[in-house]
Amino acid sequence: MKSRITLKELAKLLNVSVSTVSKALNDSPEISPKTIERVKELAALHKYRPNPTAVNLKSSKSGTVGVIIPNIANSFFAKVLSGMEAKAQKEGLQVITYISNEYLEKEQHITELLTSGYVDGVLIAIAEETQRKGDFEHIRNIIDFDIPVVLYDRIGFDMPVDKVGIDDHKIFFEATKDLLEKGVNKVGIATSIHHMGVGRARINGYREALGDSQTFYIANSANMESLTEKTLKMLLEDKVEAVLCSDFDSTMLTYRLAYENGLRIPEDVKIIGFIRGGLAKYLTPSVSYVDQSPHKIGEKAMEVLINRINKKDSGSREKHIIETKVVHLESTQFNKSEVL
Amino acid sequence: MKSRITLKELAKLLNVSVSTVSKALNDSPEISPKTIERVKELAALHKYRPNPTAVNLKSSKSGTVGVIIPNIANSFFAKVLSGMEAKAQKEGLQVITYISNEYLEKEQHITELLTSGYVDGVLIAIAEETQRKGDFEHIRNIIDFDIPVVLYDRIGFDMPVDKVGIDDHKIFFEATKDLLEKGVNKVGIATSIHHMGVGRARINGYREALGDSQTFYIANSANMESLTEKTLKMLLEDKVEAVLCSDFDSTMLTYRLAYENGLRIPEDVKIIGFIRGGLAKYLTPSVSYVDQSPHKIGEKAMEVLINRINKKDSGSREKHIIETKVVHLESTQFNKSEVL
DNA sequence: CTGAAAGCGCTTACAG
DNA sequence: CTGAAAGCGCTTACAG
Repeated sequence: MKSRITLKELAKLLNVSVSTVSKALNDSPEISPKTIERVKELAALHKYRPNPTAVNLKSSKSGTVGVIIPNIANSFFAKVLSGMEAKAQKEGLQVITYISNEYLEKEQHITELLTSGYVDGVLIAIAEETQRKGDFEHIRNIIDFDIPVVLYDRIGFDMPVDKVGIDDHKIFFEATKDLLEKGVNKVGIATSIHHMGVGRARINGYREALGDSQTFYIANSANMESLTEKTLKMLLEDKVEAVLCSDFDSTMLTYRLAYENGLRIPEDVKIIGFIRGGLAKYLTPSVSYVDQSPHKIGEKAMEVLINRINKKDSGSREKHIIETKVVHLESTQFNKSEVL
Repeated sequence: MKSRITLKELAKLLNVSVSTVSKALNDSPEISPKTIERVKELAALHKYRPNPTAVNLKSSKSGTVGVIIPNIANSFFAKVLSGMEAKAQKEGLQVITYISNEYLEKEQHITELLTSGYVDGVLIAIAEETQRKGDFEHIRNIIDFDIPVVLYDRIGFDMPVDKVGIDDHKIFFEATKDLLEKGVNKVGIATSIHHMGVGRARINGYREALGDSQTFYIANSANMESLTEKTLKMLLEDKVEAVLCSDFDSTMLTYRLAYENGLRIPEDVKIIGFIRGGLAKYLTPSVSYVDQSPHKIGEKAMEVLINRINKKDSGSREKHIIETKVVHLESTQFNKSEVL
């Protein structure tokens, strides 16, 4: 690498001390305007850039934050990341991205790195396997190191950290209530994430909305074959009139199975899914979806983390809930089926 | 932050010098086995971790690479990133993610940071606006700084750097040829990225396959309304029998417009698109797509970058083409329409 | 086998 | 207003 010019070299060229150069570049009032000008001119000429590593070492900061992403192929997380990055860029922070692929072991490896001091703070959405096995030791370890941690999206865990996410329970509670009020009697759920915190919360919202008097229809499996089987049963035997889908796969699978079996959407079955609007509108028919504002979740999570980094004092941990709403498209249209 | 224990503190506790501790931890043959054991024991007890910033300062390395992503919501880039991250993690490198959102100004800002020495190397897919305006000064600047650069995916630029991507021309050339051979006469293209390098290459592949004797049907616009209009004309007036779509939006738009206008896929019109397999298979009908192996592109790009970082010598720049293939699903099925 | 010293590139009290 | 010195936390020739 073409070695960058250093303060020392600049100082030699100017026949002043390193301290003077440093102060001049930082507009110290200790230095005469003339000198400041001379120094800056030469610095600009040589395209001087302070070495961030050296600055970080002095200040005991890394100027970076770490983000653990369970699954970047999920566009939700991709957009969350973009929100985080946007906020970080405004604050002059670098974002180091780590992908756990939903694996505990990978997550542990990542937290190992994190505690080595690469970052000033960490944003985490806990991996699926970690949740399933209930092994949070490595997460607590990071907290014990007094590295500020913010949990985002997957926030249903009892840990002394800030949290930013959505109200998963409320979304499906209200979506179910809404369908019932509109006269839909048999509402079902398709989910491949029932064993995860957010999945459970969504299912519980549905359950609570139905109450004890009603029958629950729940197709749940992380295995696609098994989920297919259960969803088919729900659609064809139970003949549910609407399906709430808790994630991308269950949404698309339900949509596809209806098609394969000649069920018309929304006439025969209505669908509300968890997919992004940019996809939902193109589907045939378009699919109603929960708008989670992932970008906003990312921005907020980063904001909360930055605040925590800057003022270590402020005691109590906060939980921030980002508002969501169901966007109704063709798959929940009623005029077509009012006469059911 | 609970201050981590340092070499100095460890040395004091052990009544040895800092040098000895450092060497012991690094298994130097200079140090006696006994001492090594003592040192490591205490280090483990106190969970000592070397401060990466200090190590980096000594070694004049940052241990990080930067990735500029034009649009993370595009699952292609999300998967490329996952490939890069996987490779980097194996090599013990951190990945700093920067998102340009296809904007020149943001990209310039990012390259500004990059030349400040945050990273040992950079992976870039050049933003749409940058391509449109043809302003590559900031990219060249980064190269001038002797920071290793690898261009990924968007590689049709004349720069002295390594490149990793796919053969955009060939894909559409062969896809078109294939359709012609199967008896499809009117093949059209829908594209919202015709002004970008990869878009142009794909279109040219199509053109070349058709040759001068045939009529070109090209619906091209970055504006969705205008693209809708042009695609509709192509579908309804020109009555093309197949559409090659060069990107996510044109694929989904064509698919949706066929549906809205009662055109059956594949009987009335066939579609080959650029979307990911995880989505394509769920569509109704499923949509044939170009499998770009984004994960592999990411891995390869990172590998090439790492090689370049490690041996600055090796002269000539390389261009790596990742193999692609068209995955045929329902939208190009022929048995249904053989009798056309 | 162990340790003192120099140095990576900066910043910042402190002295002059 | 300028500069010498110490120090951030390491590593590594060099001396002993």
